[in-house]
Amino acid sequence: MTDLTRALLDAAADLLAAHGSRGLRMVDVATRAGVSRQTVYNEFGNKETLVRAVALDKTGQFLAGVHDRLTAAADPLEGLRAAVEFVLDQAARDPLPHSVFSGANAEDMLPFITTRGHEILSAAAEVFAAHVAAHWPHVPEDHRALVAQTTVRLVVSHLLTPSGDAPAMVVAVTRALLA
Amino acid sequence: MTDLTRALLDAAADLLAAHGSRGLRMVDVATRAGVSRQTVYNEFGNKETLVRAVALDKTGQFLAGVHDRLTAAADPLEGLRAAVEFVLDQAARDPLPHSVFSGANAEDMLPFITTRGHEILSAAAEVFAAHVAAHWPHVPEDHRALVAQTTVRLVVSHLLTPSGDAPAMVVAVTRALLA
DNA sequence: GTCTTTACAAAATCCGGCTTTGTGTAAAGC
DNA sequence: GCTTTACACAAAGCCGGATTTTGTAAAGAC
Repeated sequence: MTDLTRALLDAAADLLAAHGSRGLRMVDVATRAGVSRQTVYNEFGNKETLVRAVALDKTGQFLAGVHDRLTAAADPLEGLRAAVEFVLDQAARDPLPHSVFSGANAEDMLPFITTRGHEILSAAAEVFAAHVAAHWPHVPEDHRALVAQTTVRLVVSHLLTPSGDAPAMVVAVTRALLA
Repeated sequence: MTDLTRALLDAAADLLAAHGSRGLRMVDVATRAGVSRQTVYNEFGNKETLVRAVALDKTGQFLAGVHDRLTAAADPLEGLRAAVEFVLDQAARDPLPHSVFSGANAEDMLPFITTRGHEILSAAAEVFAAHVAAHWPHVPEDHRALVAQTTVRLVVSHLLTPSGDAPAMVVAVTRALLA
């Protein structure tokens, strides 16, 4: 990824968080990134593609962070706990996800993780499935898929409607599934 | 509940499914229920209250159906499977939930089970927690709450983003948690 | 007593037409 | 590879007035 692409994605993400996808203007993205409007069109053909690219990029950032936490910890379940905590924490801190989950920009961005959420869901499940495969090699492949998908679904559920100590709950469920 | 209230809730539910909460007109609710507009105002003070009453009523119908399936089956896990199947099935059949989950009317109704979904979530969890308490008396209270909430969250997750055999997956997870 | 009819003020929505803004494409230049 | 300039077209905003809808109230009917 070029520096330009990076700058455009970041600019678009900020503006998206502030004004929603409806109020996003290409010229503002260009100005904020310090380039001309046409450069934005050279990079992403149109607005819809740009918005989708931002969503994909943000997802990638989350999954990278998750992967880091999963592999950094000595105990694999502690790694999961740290990863879940990271996701919840980041979703509250990062302006774009926060604007979505707080309901401010929910109307046009929620579908990305609910209705049209299959891509994100399966991408996240794949990351965690690899972690399971690495540390619980005795778990058969189909059960591994069930565990991974369940864990991801629970995390997303806690993003949408938080309650109590989410990391602890998710870890408790995942541990039980792996026992 | 009086027959009138019932008729008004049904009429409003139909119109809500067809036109969304934005396009719902009180006079149409009245006409469809065969009463005057003022009767609607006598029953529910305003539109917002009416819409919320419909959501609450629909939730009640779901929970009643769930309760029936849970208690009807001989095997408690089979009861759960039937209940989950009922929820998924009904959500696809009943016009109002279907219009929400299919994305047609998602924008203004989705928050009822995502952002502002705590009431529905905890009500559903309570129903299932009672089932757990009845059939797995050895499970301690705090773990019972975890199992119930997890099961409900998974079902809601499958409502929003379906994948594979949801009832089987939910039952597999719940069984593992109760083992 | 419950529902209907009628009436009414205030707010929201709709409209037609006009203006402004924003999108998307293209070509020439540095 | 990015910028500047230019342009056609679509979308969105504005506006003043008509219309609809909401919410409240009182009087009447079954």
